[in-house]
Amino acid sequence: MCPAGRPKSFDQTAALEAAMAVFWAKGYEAASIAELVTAMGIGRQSLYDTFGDKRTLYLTALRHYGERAVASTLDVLTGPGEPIDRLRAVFDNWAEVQACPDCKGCFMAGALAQLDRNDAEVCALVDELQQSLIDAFAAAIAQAQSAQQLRDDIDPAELAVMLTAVGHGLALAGRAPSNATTVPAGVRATLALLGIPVPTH
Amino acid sequence: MCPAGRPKSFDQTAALEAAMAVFWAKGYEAASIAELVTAMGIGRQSLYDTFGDKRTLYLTALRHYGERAVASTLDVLTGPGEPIDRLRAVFDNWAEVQACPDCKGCFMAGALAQLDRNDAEVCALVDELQQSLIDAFAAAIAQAQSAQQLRDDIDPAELAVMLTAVGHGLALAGRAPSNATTVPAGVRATLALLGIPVPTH
DNA sequence: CCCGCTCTGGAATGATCGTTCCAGAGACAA
DNA sequence: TTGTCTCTGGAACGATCATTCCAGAGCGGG
Repeated sequence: MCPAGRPKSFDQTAALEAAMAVFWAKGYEAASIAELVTAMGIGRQSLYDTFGDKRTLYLTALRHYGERAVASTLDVLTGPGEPIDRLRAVFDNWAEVQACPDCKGCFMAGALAQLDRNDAEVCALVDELQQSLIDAFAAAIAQAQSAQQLRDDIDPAELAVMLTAVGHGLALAGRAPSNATTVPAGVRATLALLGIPVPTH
Repeated sequence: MCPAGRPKSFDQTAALEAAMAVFWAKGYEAASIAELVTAMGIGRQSLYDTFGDKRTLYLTALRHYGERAVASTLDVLTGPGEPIDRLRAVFDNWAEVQACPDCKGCFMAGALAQLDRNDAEVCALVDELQQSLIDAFAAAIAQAQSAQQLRDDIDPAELAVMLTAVGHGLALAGRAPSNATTVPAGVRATLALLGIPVPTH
């Protein structure tokens, strides 16, 4: 029962995060095993032993992204505070992340952009992540509307779809060289359109 | 001077469009020369003779997309008719295109998603196309605002950035299996947010 | 007719890919 | 120490990749 022998010596999570960064920056096809091995700081054989093949590693990395980045956005949306403040916080955070010089966009948006519709597993995972985002947005929107903090002439579910689309679109813009100016502008316009006042900080 | 010999026998534009479709659907890396040759309906050697190597072909296809799809959107935005109607027409058209079952999203959005920031030529081309779209949007928005057809409390340039982001986001959503429901919902919310009445057709 | 251009497709090249096999070294339990 | 598991990295495999060379055939102008 008790496993004898040398124990695993590298941080599995750290390695996965390094792999995620490579896939994130270069996409699935363009990321080579050699690159992944170097970035993860482990041997090639350890990679195959621990994570299986390339596609499985990609899937695991995508799932990890969902449990980290997406989940943190979900936490903000469903967290404490006024609903309207939570919505604004999400966009402020996006603006900050997507406007930095070496921004890589959004991993999920990238996965969506090169989605192979024949790959059922990836499709299902992406769909699940996206749906959870939309649901969280819709809930926060509905709360903000009942609290009279947001115009209530728009269906929360449809507005939620539209706001995630904005997020993905800004994530694409974040990959372009001009991201430092475009992304904040897009966020400002979005908040203005929603009637969310921008604090003078 | 006058060139003797067998004349080129295939339609160069049609071949380019077929290549564009392949790149569009699968992305740059995943599209192989064999696939391109088959789709274009020409011999392998003819491809290299006419279009150069793979990257050049990709660049040409992207440029062609700019001269076709992007330009047609530009025509709508700068065309005749009330400014507000032109804006609505663009989104209606997007909704229709992105909601069809075998939708491939937007070629430029795909190019953006897997953009290699070290490739100056592709970056420049993408940036040019995107900028022309933003400018056309901004002009139409400004016109609609002066004509009192659109709320004028938002900067046209920033709103234009945001609307192209929506377009790209919807193009990503268009690649997902659930596009038939999400895309129209997103468009409806966008038009509602802008205060553009949806005709009951 | 023949020359110059095009077309096509098989064959070969060299590179890179993902993946597996293997041998040696390291680390812990019994 | 011995055994068992892990680590690493070299070597090899087969597949696929983009690209080039080449030989044969098609077509039009001189």
